[in-house]
Amino acid sequence: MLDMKYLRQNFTEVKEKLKHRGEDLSDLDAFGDLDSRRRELIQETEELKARRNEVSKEISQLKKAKEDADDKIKEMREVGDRIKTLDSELKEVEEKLETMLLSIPNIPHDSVPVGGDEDDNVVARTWGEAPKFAFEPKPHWDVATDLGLLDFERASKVTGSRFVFYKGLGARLERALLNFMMDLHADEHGYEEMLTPQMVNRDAMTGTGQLPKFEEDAFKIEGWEYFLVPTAEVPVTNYHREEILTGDDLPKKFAAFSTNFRSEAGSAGRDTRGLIRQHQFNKVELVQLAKPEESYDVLEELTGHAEKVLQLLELPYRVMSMCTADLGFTAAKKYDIEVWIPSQDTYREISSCSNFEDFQARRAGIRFRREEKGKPEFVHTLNGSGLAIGRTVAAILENYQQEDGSLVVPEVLRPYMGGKEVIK
RNA sequence: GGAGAAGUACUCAAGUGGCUGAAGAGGCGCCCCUGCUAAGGGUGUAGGUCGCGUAAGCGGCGCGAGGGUUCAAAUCCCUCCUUCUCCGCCA
Repeated sequence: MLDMKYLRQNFTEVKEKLKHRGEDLSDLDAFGDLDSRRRELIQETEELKARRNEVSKEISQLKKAKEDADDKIKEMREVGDRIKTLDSELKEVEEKLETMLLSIPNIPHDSVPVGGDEDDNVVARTWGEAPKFAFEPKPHWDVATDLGLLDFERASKVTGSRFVFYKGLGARLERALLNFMMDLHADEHGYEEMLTPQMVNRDAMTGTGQLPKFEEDAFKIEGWEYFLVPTAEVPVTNYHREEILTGDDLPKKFAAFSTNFRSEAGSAGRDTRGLIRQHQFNKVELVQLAKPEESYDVLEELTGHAEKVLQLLELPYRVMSMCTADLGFTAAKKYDIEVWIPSQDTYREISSCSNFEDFQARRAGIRFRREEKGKPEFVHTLNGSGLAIGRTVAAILENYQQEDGSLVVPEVLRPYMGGKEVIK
């Protein structure tokens, strides 16, 4: 959510910057009128309320002195009615403003490349070299099914499409990755480990920006105002919702494993096979709450933490700086980390690291004080996958497959796999 | 699921319609006392948010949340949420 005052004072400039996102901004035009009407109404009701408070005191004096107060009471009855009318109009105007503000995307940071679509994303760096195969590399679902590690068919029997069973060493591999990633972030990178509720309420979803605009992407629990988490970002970021933190405690660094649920409403027909696009997948998420002046350094740091996972797994990747059109709704700046997928001869997203600046913090009311008596300021929130585990399994299956159909276990995972070096 | 109780400021807590933005205590700040520490005495301290204003400041809101009654609500009424206790059920 943007700051109303900032929007008021920099309306044209903001609108200009939002244009680069390529979103429909026609809603925005009503802002000026609603904003000034709101302030008119506030001034008028507050004047009346001040008057009412004053006269009420007089009435109380008169009553105590056993004098007649009927005239004043009658006058105040009218004032009260007027207040009620104005207040209800005010409420209406504020609801409209709120709805509008909640559906305006974040302003891109100046360092974000301006672009019209994903082709304008910029390669920030690449790491590692694509493995050379003396044979035609199989897609990961074939590698996995041939080795009995994954079972997509039975998952569609038991649930439906875009679900999967992990079996045997396949399940073990997923669990090994989870532990490897969490250990790395908790022990080496200084994150506090967290396990969160896997359902969240509407306020939490609104706080991080999944709602109100993207409700169709979420799974909602029938009969409840609860949603299955689409990412641990939601519970973790909202952990300090409506709180004022101490500046000295920042940055707060949390690493959370969760199972994520996404309807993939807009992705029908895309990545229908394999682990890339499932309704349910596991992910380790990194979240930081930082001071505004530090947040862009934190973004680099956090992205580095996600990259470290791939480096240790020796999986080739590249980091893309997302252009204005590909930032998503909430980010001011975003890096996607893309891992090499040999069978597709391309890089695929495995992590997304964003700085939201105060966009989420304003929605969720997460603030901090620099000094004990200081004025509360909004924190900056950041997060990034560290990493999406299902996609990491896919990348390992693809990059570590052998000509004989077996799978070499990445060295760092072997301690987590009971010493296993090869799966065959 | 059934039966009860409670939610007030950083914390504990008083408060059944106007004199309560809120007693009291703790905490915290300052001062005194004490060689230092502990203990003691004095005194001060109320957040947050919105509007107007260059500012000082003025005003509105605010006692779990949202409605309502009233000239006036922490206080009365309704709905909801959360916590606790007992019973039942249960991984």
